Amino acid sequence: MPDTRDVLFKTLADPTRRALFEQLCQQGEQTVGALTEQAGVSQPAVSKHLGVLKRAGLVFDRHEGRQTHYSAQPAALTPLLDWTSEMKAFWEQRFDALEDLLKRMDQ
Amino acid sequence: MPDTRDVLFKTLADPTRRALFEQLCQQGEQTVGALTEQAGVSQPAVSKHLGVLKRAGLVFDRHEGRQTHYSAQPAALTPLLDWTSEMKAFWEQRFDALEDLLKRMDQ
DNA sequence: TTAATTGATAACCAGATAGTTATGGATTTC
DNA sequence: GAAATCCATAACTATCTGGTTATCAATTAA
Repeated sequence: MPDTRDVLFKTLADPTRRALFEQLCQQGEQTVGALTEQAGVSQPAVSKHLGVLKRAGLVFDRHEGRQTHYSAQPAALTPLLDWTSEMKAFWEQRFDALEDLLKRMDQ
Repeated sequence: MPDTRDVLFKTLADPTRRALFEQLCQQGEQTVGALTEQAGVSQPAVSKHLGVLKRAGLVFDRHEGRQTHYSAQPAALTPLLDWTSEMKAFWEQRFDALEDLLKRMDQ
């Protein structure tokens, strides 16, 4: 899923959205109202951001009466971890190869 | 540096830019021309993306005659790893706290 | 049943962004 | 020295994006 990756990166690129996600990771389940108080933007803006986070799989929602409770799903961050590890691995692999080459040249 | 984080996320949010970085991680140092062949966009577009990557600390450049060689600096990904780990940690911490609570209630 | 609250959606707008072509400076090649 | 190559920058444009206000459906409270 390279598309999943793209969605994830794009979703987390916005600071307001990242702050909402951080809030949910730290404080646990929160209503839209509670999140709006903290967010510094209007309630519709918060709702839109939560929609984006939800489509990225980063949050869950749970309806209870007229309120909606959101909670974080940090497991969805895994592809991001994978990607960064992959990049570092590629780089180190080439580094090791170079080291080997130099070692052989040294003999 | 929360600002560093933001720059990092924003920089990697673009797929063309991410592809350039991946290319550099995998293949090592490359000239702008070589990168342009692979990129699927014009040379000026590639140059601009490389500029953004450079300002984010994700790549280095080295001038040699009329060519510019770029190389990846995957160590710059660290803040990203840190952030994701932090988020997972927050979440697990709350999870553990909940578990403790349930355990105490069970007695 | 009427009024108030909660959150989602619609419609709109300003600014950011990623692409393009044109061009120019620096270097190498002929 | 003239021509060609390499890359960066400038100028412009279309699209995306994040914000706003207005509104509406659903639920709860009076």
